[in-house]
Amino acid sequence: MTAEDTRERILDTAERLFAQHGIEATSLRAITAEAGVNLAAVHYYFGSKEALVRAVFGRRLGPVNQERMKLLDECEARAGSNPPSLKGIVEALIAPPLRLRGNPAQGGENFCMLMGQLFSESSKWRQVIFAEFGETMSRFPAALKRALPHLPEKELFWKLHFLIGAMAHTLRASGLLVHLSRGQCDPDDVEGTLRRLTAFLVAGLQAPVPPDPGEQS
Amino acid sequence: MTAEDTRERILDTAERLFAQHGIEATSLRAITAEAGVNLAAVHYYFGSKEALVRAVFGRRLGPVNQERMKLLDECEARAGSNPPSLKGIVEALIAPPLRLRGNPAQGGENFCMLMGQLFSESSKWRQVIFAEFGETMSRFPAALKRALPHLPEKELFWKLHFLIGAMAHTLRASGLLVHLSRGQCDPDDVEGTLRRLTAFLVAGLQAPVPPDPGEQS
DNA sequence: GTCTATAGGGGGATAGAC
DNA sequence: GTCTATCCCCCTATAGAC
Repeated sequence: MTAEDTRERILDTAERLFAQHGIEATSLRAITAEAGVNLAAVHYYFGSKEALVRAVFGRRLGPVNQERMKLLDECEARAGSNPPSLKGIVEALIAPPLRLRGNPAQGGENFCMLMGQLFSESSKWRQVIFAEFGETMSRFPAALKRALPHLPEKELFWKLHFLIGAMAHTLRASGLLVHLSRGQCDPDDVEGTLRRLTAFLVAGLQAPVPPDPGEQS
Repeated sequence: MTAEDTRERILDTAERLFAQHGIEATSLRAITAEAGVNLAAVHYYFGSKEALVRAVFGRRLGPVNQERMKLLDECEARAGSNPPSLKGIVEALIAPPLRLRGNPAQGGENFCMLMGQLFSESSKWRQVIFAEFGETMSRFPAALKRALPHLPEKELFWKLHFLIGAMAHTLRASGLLVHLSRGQCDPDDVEGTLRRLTAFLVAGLQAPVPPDPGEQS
């Protein structure tokens, strides 16, 4: 087993166990035992658990976010000087992490679930992970604003918040859906999931915001 | 300090710390230190950490789920023999946990956040908590089925899944929304949150499911 | 590069004095 | 009912042999 192998085995096993049990609940001992490497190897290659977490996310997050930017660019180019399509924006945000599920070579469903758990981790780990994101995420509120020019910015953030919740839950809790539907729904049908979730979210984004009954308008 | 006080202080403090840091990450030592009681008191009153978790949820979940059933009953009674309104069903599911936020006497925003974290806890704790739910949750798929009679059951479960994700994220991650919107959105406006989330979700539920382009129809 | 051994801290749980 | 003291476990991290 080469040194590269050891490093990769640690990353792959950590990714899987983090996804299955959460970061806090996964010990370095559990990772090294499953990977078949020595406990001290983690510290030799990464230095600390926090650095390992950064490495696990750093390895996959770049490609996912680059793909998001590429899809968003294409969507905006298609629109020209018109507002970009909501469907295109939503797909640019959702499709790249969701498609990891059908792609074992790039982390498969493990990193997909891990991304969905992002908002569930304790604030300490969330901060560590958000730092790996860069400024990618600021482009989506801007694009949504162009697609929904008449919607007040405040309402746009509410809608984006609901969207993020549905996306994260879909990435994270596929097992729950199978259980809930008694096997009728198949989360491994990635394009079917994307089609349904996009339609649901675009409708939500387009829905008029009901006025506050307590306010004069 | 009476015995009742000690018990309640442990429950209140555990509820708050579980909500802030997650169940796994909260130690009995942290709870007893903040509550100003002795570590051994937890074992005297509850017996174990798992029993304490059950007690924390058992105390509030009953009233929340009873309120859900009451709202659902009213919604179905209003409809008579017609299909119940989607808005009524969605509100029956979402309003009771969300309104805890404005009700400090019944656990305030702590238990509200705790309910939103339900799907984020490790499977061990999720099982412990789900056992406290009883059969309450099976009535909602049935009501949705009556409200959307032409939608295949499989599609209904997908939509319910997306709905649950948006609801849980809204209950859990209010801090993130404030940060994201730079203070423009106010999660303490409970009725405003309910109004926006309901409108978003009803639109998503009503959205036609796009056909699979690979299938003959 | 890989191992053993251990430091040093925290966790849940319990016994037994008061 | 409430406390102290303690058992025994697992954790991250590191030192040092090989």
